[in-house]
Amino acid sequence: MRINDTFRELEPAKRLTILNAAMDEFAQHGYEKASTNAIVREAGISKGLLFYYFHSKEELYHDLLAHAYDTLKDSLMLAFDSADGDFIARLRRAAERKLRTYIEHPHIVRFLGAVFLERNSGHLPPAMLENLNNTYTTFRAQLYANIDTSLFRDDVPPEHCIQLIRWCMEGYEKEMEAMMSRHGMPQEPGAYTPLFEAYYGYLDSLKQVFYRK
Amino acid sequence: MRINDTFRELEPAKRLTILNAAMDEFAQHGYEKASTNAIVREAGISKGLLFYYFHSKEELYHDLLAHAYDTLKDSLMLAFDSADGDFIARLRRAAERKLRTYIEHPHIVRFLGAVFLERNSGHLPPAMLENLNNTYTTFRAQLYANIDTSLFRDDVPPEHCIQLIRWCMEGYEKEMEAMMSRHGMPQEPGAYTPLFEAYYGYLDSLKQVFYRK
Amino acid sequence: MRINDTFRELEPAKRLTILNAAMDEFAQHGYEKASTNAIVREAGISKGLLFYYFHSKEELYHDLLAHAYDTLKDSLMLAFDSADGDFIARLRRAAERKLRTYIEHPHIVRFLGAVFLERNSGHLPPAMLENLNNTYTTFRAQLYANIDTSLFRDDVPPEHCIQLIRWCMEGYEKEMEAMMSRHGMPQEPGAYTPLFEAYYGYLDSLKQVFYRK
Amino acid sequence: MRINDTFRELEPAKRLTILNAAMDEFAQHGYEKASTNAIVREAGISKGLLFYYFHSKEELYHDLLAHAYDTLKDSLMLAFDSADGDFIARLRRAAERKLRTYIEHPHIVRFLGAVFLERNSGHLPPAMLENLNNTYTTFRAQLYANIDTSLFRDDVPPEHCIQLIRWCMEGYEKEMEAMMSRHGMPQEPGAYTPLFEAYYGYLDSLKQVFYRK
DNA sequence: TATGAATGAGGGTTCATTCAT
DNA sequence: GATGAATGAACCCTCATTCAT
Repeated sequence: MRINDTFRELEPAKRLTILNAAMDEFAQHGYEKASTNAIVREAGISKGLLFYYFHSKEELYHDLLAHAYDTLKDSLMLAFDSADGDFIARLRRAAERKLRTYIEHPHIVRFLGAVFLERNSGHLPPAMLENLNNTYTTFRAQLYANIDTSLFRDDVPPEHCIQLIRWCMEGYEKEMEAMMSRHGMPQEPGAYTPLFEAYYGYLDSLKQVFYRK
Repeated sequence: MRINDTFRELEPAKRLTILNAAMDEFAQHGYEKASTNAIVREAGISKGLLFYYFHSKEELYHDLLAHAYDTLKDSLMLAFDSADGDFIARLRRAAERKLRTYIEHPHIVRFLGAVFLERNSGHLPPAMLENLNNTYTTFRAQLYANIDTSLFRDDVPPEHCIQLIRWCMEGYEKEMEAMMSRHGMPQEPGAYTPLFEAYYGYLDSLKQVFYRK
Repeated sequence: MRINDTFRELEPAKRLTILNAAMDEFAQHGYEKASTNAIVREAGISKGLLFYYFHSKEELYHDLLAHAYDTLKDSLMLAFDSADGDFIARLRRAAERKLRTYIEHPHIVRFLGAVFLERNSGHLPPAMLENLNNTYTTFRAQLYANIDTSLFRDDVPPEHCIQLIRWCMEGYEKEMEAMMSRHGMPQEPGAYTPLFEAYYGYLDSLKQVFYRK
Repeated sequence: MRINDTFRELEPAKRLTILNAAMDEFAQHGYEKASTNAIVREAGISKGLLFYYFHSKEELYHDLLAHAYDTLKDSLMLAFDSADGDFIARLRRAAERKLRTYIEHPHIVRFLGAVFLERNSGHLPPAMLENLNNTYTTFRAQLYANIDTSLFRDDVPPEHCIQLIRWCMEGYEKEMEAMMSRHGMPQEPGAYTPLFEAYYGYLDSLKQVFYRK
């Protein structure tokens, strides 16, 4: 069991209040600038209690990361469960799942993004950093395993096709994340439709140029 | 003369030691978390001297930005001097110059990147923020102006071509930056040859798939 | 409630230790030169705690002033409650009350004196400054209102009588304050008797020379 | 010779510039808050030179005091050279001389006033403090020596007459000083006439009430 | 003589962390 | 379990003082 036992026994609502308050603070200000005062204020608990559950700011950070992993484990496992050879189709499903995860667990996704951004600042224990990198690498590997390269046009090296397509997808994702962090995330599901349509448009174009006729 | 006179008269080696120490600290931790203690420790000067040169942390930050501009001015001016309609050729020149700038002034480039990331945190005076945004906008505009879309294949919207190509370029650049920050930057110029060759290979593929025959 | 709640809940002894340490420091050195280090050293608390109670040096100063007002409010209210036309009798009662206040609250009186001296240095919020000036003006006005000038001898302008008598009273008060700050204040009440007797002697002489027979 | 020899050899104009700049700074801000930076800026000399002449802020303070004594010695000696028994006449001459000194040496008088005010703050060496107190005591003593008490009315103790008159004089002086520090000192000599007339008016009243007919 | 760059202790303030209750 | 008062190191910054030139 990763997180402090007494903390895990808490009624889930309060537990989540604390976790989300902490994740938001870390996501917004980064590890160093994050204020434990702000966390307890937002979570509605006392300073002492926070340090009773998590013995230090650093441990809190680590426990949040563990919590994030635990929560997303299932979602992530499904991410590539039915990977088929069509690379672009696979990317399409991956992006959809990614977006869905963001909608379901916005605190966690934002926190993970912030953790990932400052993963080399020295606040993660080597094991966790390695784990983080491994997870990232594994997902990467899964994403690029067993691609049916026979779908690609033959006048361009298939590795180039894969790389270029991947960069396009990542570029699109980053753009969307940037947009969302600027305007906040739409609350009603319908608002996401045009985003997906634009996305599908790009996928079509990618197919057009990278796949053989 | 932007930076404190007495500071500018310093022997260049020491001046650069201080500037680089400060830029590294700001680049690594951001404005708020950057520690003047860490800077003076790294630069090997006393606390008082730093504030004798730069009267405040904020002024130091601004002077560093001015220094970055002054140093890169010439490089940047040349960046798009002979832009032609061939979008991919244009990107090629831009990336080459960008890489060269990074190789010549790594501290400055990293510092500028960090400044740009937190440009809306309120630590830049309005004039500087506007200048930064203008520079960025201008470069962006220049990069995407007067593109000869007749070179693109006609079964895909030209906006899609432009976007997708851009994402590919940015993806490649980020990958190279990441690699450099992981392994350190090669010191001997010859080490960059394979990087450029890989790069040119990607450009060829991009031409192959996005340009008409 | 003016002063920080958690501070007000303190056991009175400790609260007074802190307040007096702070008031002494401000009274001795003025606002700017007063050292919070000296205050915490004198009060026997940590630096952090002082700023936990009072969020800044300035707020501490303001809270001390509020504390001084609160404490002296009752004493001050009574100061001129039964003013009659006999100017010297009025001064007598005022000085008695003033001395009694000084004996009971020496730290506060000295602090207030110092605050008043540097009231235009910009460390008081406008409201407090105005309040201070108003209080002073009101007391002044009350002290010199409705004086029965028919009691004065008629060969000297009554304004002269008032001014000269006032200067005598102030001179005497200052002398006593100086003496007390030199020798410390007597602890046993009986020690004040000779002071009052000397004082009454002067009042008799003033009556003799300024009042008509 | 009290003040640093090399400093005394300076051309008088520059010497005075430095002395006055320093005295003004101390008079305005007190010992602690006085800034050596402000002094050298005002005096137009370098930081190093100030500490070449005066080895420390404290020694500067002491040397300024010595300079003040030296300069005022002659004026002060004359203050009571022809003291006669008429106490009020004597006070009249003393006040006139005091005002004249203020007009002739405003920097010095203001500096001495400030020194006297904070003479117990611990910045004066014991010898100087004692000297200061002695001087003050001596002047006091001279002022109250050989008073012809037969001039006073006989229904009031002569000590009372002396004290009360003294307080009146001091009250008037303080009032004038306060007024001058508020409005600045008039530059043209004629402006002082009304002040003296008011003063003489008060002296007349004092004679009226304290002297026998 | 004269300079001003360089120092480091001390200024007010914040904040993660501890501990008596 | 739960609190928040209490701590002290570190924050940015100032300033009297020194010293190589």
